[in-house]
Amino acid sequence: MTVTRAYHHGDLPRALLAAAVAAIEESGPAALSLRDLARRAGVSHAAPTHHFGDKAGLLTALAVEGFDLLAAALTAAGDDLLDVGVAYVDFAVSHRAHFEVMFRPDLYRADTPEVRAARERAGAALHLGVAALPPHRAEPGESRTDALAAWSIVHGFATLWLSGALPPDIDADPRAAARTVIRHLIPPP
Amino acid sequence: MTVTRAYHHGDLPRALLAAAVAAIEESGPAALSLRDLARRAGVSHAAPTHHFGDKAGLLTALAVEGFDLLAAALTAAGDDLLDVGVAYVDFAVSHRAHFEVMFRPDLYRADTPEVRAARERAGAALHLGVAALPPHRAEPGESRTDALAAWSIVHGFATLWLSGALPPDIDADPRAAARTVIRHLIPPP
DNA sequence: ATCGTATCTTTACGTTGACAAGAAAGCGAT
DNA sequence: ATCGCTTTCTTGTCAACGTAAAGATACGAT
Repeated sequence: MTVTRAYHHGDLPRALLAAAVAAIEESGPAALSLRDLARRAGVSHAAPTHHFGDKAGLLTALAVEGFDLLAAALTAAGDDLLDVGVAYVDFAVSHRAHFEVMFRPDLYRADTPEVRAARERAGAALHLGVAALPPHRAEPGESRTDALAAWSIVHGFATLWLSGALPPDIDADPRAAARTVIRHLIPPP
Repeated sequence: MTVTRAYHHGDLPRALLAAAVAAIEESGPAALSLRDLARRAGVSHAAPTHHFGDKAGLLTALAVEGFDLLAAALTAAGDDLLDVGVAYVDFAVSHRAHFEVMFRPDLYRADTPEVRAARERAGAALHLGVAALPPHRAEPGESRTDALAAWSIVHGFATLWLSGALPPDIDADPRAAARTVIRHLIPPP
C-alpha cells in the first residue's frame, strides 16, 4: 500500500525548499520556522534537520539555488547593460525569497565552496553586461568601478523596493522604474 | 544603600538600546535576544519587555533613532551630492546596527507615525543634495528619478558592503570606493 | 504620611532549534 | 530469499526564547 504524500519519495528536500520560499514570501526570512515547514510538508518536526543539518543549512541551499537562478536570468538577458540591470531587479522582484536570503550572510553559511562558486557565476554574468559598455574613459581600472557602480545601482534599487521604501507609484511597475533609473548611469551615446 | 548598576536609574531603555546595537554588530539583527540584552544590562529577563512592549517595539525605537541619526549626518554633509552620498555610505558603515534594522521592516513596526516622520526627515536631507545638481536635462520629473538613482546607488553600495559581497580591497576603505562609485552618476562639468 | 505610578522581578506557558535513539524502507551482494 | 548496510524519517527530550500576568519595590506629588 502506498502512502499519499505531497511529494515523491526522496524529494523531501525540494518540497521543503519550495515551502520555505512560500513561507519567506509571506513573512520574511527571520520568521522562518523549520517546524512550520515540516507541518506544511506533512512530515515530522525533525525531518528538515535530517536533510539540511540545521536551519542555516537549509538557507544555504536556498542561497545557492538563488545565485544559480540569478546567473541564469542575467545570462538570458543578453549583453546590453540596461537589459542586464533590469533583469537583476526583475529577479529580485520575482524571486524575493531567494534574493532576501542571498544577501543576508548572517543567516546561512556564505563561505561554503558551493555558495562561493554560485556567487561567482552570478558575478560573471553581471560583468558581461558591463563589459559591453564603450570604454569612454581611458583611466585604468575604470571598468572595475563601472561594474561596481552598475551593481550598486541595481542592487540598491532592488533592496529599496523589497524593503517597501519606495513611493507607491513605483511599487506598481518596478521594472519600468528600474530602467529609467539605470539610464542615469549610462552616458548618452 | 545604593545598588551598583551599569546605568543610571530610569535609563534602562537607553542602556538596552546600546546593548542591542552592540549585539547586532556582533551577530546580526536576526540573532538578537531580549533575554541576552537583559543579561548584559544586569536586569531580569522581562525588563526589556516592560519598556518596549515587545521585541518589535525595541527595534522600532532603534529604527527611529537610526533615521534621525541619518538625517543629521546627511544634513551635516552639506549641499554637494557627492558629499551627501559619501555621508550615506559612511553612516551605514559606522552605524551598521541601526542601518540594518532600518531597512528590514519585517522586524519592526515601520508604519508608526514616529517612524514615518523620522524616515521623511532623512529623505528630505537626501533630496537636498540632489536638488543642488544642475538641471542638465530638461525633461519633466527628471529630478525625481535623479533622486531615486542617487539613493539607489548609495544604498546599493552600502548594503553590498554590509553583506560582505564586495572584494576585500574595497572593504578596507569603503568611503573612498563610495566616492569613486558615486562619481559615475554625476556628469562631468 | 500616603497614594499612585513607574520600574523591575518572579513565575509560568507555548514555541522553537537541536540532538539522540530508534523504526522502517530501499538495495546490492551473496 | 535474506542478510547487512545505508538512507529516510519518527519519537522523545532539552535548553532557550518571546510573551503575558501578577507581585514587589522605589519615586514623586500632594
